[in-house]
Amino acid sequence: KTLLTNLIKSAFVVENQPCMAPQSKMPLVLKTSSQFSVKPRLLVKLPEVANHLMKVKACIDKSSPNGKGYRKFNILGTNEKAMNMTDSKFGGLCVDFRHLQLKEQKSVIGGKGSNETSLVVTEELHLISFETELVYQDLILKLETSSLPVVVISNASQLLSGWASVVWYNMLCSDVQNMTFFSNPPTALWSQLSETLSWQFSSNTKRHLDTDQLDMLAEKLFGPQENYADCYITWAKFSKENLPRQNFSFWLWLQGILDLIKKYFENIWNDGLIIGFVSKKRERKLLKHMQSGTFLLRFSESSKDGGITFTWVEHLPNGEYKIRSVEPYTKGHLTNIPLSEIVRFYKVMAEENVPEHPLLYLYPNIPKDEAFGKYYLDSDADVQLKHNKYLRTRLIVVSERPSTEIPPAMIEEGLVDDLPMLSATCFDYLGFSQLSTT
Amino acid sequence: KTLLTNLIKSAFVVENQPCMAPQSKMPLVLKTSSQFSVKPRLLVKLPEVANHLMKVKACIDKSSPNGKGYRKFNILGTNEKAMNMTDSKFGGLCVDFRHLQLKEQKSVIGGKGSNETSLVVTEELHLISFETELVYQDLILKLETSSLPVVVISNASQLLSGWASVVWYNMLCSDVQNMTFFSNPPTALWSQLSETLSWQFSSNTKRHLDTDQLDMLAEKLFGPQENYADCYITWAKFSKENLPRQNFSFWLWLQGILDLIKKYFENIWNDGLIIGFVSKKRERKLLKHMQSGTFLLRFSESSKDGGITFTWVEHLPNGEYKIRSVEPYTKGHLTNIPLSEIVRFYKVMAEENVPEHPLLYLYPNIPKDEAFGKYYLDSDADVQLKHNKYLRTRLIVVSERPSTEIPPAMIEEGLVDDLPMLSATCFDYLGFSQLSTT
DNA sequence: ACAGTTTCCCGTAAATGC
DNA sequence: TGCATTTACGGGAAACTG
Repeated sequence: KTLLTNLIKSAFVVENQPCMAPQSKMPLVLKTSSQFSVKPRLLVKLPEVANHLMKVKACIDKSSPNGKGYRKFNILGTNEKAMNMTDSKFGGLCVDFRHLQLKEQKSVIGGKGSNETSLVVTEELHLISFETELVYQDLILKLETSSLPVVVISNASQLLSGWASVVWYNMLCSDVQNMTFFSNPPTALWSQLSETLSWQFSSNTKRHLDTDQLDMLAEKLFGPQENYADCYITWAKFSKENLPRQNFSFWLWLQGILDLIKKYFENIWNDGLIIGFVSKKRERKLLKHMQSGTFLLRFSESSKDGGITFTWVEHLPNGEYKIRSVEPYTKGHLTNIPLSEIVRFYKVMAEENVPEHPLLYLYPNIPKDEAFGKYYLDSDADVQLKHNKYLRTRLIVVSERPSTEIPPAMIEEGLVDDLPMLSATCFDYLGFSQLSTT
Repeated sequence: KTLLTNLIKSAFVVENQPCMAPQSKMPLVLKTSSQFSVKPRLLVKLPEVANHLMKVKACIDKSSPNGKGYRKFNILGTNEKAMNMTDSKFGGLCVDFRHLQLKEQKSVIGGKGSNETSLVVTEELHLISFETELVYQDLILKLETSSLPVVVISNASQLLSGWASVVWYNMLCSDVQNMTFFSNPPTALWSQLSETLSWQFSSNTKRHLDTDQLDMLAEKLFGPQENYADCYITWAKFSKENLPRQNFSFWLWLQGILDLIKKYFENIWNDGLIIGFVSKKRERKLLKHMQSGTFLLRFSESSKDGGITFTWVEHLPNGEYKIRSVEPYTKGHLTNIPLSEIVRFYKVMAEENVPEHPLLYLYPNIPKDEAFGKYYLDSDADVQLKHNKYLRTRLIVVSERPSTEIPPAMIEEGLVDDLPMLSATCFDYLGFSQLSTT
């Protein structure tokens, strides 16, 4: 009988963890005053149970955690609901809580600035718990379960930080509920973290990170090493401290890129046309022996909101070669021009000269149009021609070659790659661009 | 004594009408769940009055208007507040209500779809009223006053429609409170409306509309006439019906332009560099005898969100001339490139040729840089050169000349100007633009 | 099905609090 | 004062509702 009791108790679980959007890629981060859903379920089928309405009540922080400085919340919305069979695909009982909202309960005493473990809000963990009563024959059982720890934010700008906490927690914590996890967060092995990072990409897009890409990330974190698998990385280095010479963390940088991919060129990413994570040093190594016009796409290392650039090689008549890159494209550009069109039409303009098209082959040697052609925008504007009184225009991005170039002698190879400012001499600066329209 | 009573009663007025933002250019349009302010005032100074706290209570639709289909609202926030001297610059008593909010009070019965006067929500007028009690010697006076009629919206997308109602009402209604105004709204004389439209610009920018600009608007509404002053325009034509071949009204079109000016080039507008409201026919007349490279700026007539284009004249060696325009620039372009920079760098690119700079003189004959030079962005990027490893880029807009041009024979003059599609032959179509970057 | 209307929510800016 | 956090709300889009 005790066995049965325990069995039933352990059968009351949270099937769908608390989540802001049904298909959200970032569960367990909840924003105040925004709706979220959560779905507890009873895994055992006991037909007789259905006679009694099993009302489930949702609560947050029922057993209130470390009172000090911890924010308090209440759940608004229909937080008490009966279990039913219809919401469950597999039979059995469950409750699909929807349109719940969290509201901070401002307490006069003990504001955030306590002496204790002053966690930032995105490190504060909270639990959504559920209670119900099961009547089975002559048995009355109080059942209780709870979600994994959730992070509560108040603005979308905190979403990625909150998600970092959830990811770190679930990567490293075997406890189901360790509310003080971030008081002293454990370090992670690169072998663990790299798998997690790759999963971030494979769960958000149709492509994970390959070994070369992960190696680039590892080198960025640990510096050049023989083998990164056993390197340790701290929580702070992962998500709290800024990258050298930047004002954003490693995690924010990476997520900015992932966002950029999802919003503007997931198709091209899915096709594997973007190497993306490659050091400037390695990029140079890859390109220098390729034919002129060979290029690759690389993510910017200096933009918080994600940036992508392309780099190509030009072999000069005198046997020297040049590696050139454009200033990274950001969402500002990409909202106006799809990446495929940028690559398609990219030109170098020299003042008073015919523009050049430097991009010919996607590394290693795929003709540009073969790689990107399927995403080129239809030029059926032809049809509209006769109906249009205006000179058609498109936004483009240009730069111009100045009359004098930096002497080739200054071009050095293998300059420190993670010090962008120092590798400036690797590239000729081509002056300003001009605005032009027809 | 009755005289005194009436005097005092009429001295209780609304000094600042209900308004969402303190400096809003669109008072009397309130959005549900958004904060607004309103400030009633007692114009007479009665020192003895100060002994008694005068609590003012704010209400909406106290004497509820035509019940049918009319929405009901409640005021949230501190809607009861004592008058004081401090909020008043001129002495005397007033209350500065702030952080008030409107919330719809959903009534089960009689939804919007009644048989009666089914006004759209932006034609529904509501009143915010204020009550207080004045104790003066042995006199107890109940005072009451109310705002001008307000329009209540639920989304910013309804703001301009709501503002249209407020403007039409205050232009034509001499009653202070005519809640049924839009059941049968009166028509307006162009002499009234033109003044109102000009005031829209002068109150939002530092420049009103001049006679030529207003004449263009009148022709757009009434067709070519000798004199527009006595033309009548209906409420529907002003703000409800779509312009021919467009899916937005005259008012929405005009406000879209005003928004564009305010957001992206108010300085240039204030300087009077933008003729803006000019028909294509008149534009042609103005430009055709000017020297090659003379151009003017004109607002697009086919964009709801505002668009601006420029048109220039080119005299060919054979004595013919061409009038050319670019496709209108919209907020999409202007968020990336300031208008002054567009004009500055504008180029026509012919495939395999050196780009041309067709814009030389702002109509009638001001050298381009003299007119716009003060707004050119500083080219101190020079300084950053050495620190930048990338080829600098800027977004530009381009089109390209196709190899074959439309035969000049097809160029006709004076084609109907308000039928854009027909005037297509006035312009050579110059083919597609290309995307380019360095 | 649909149009008018409201709700929802991201992302920026401003306000608030410590 | 500066930084962390919350609030405000414009604008695009989804959801609602007769």
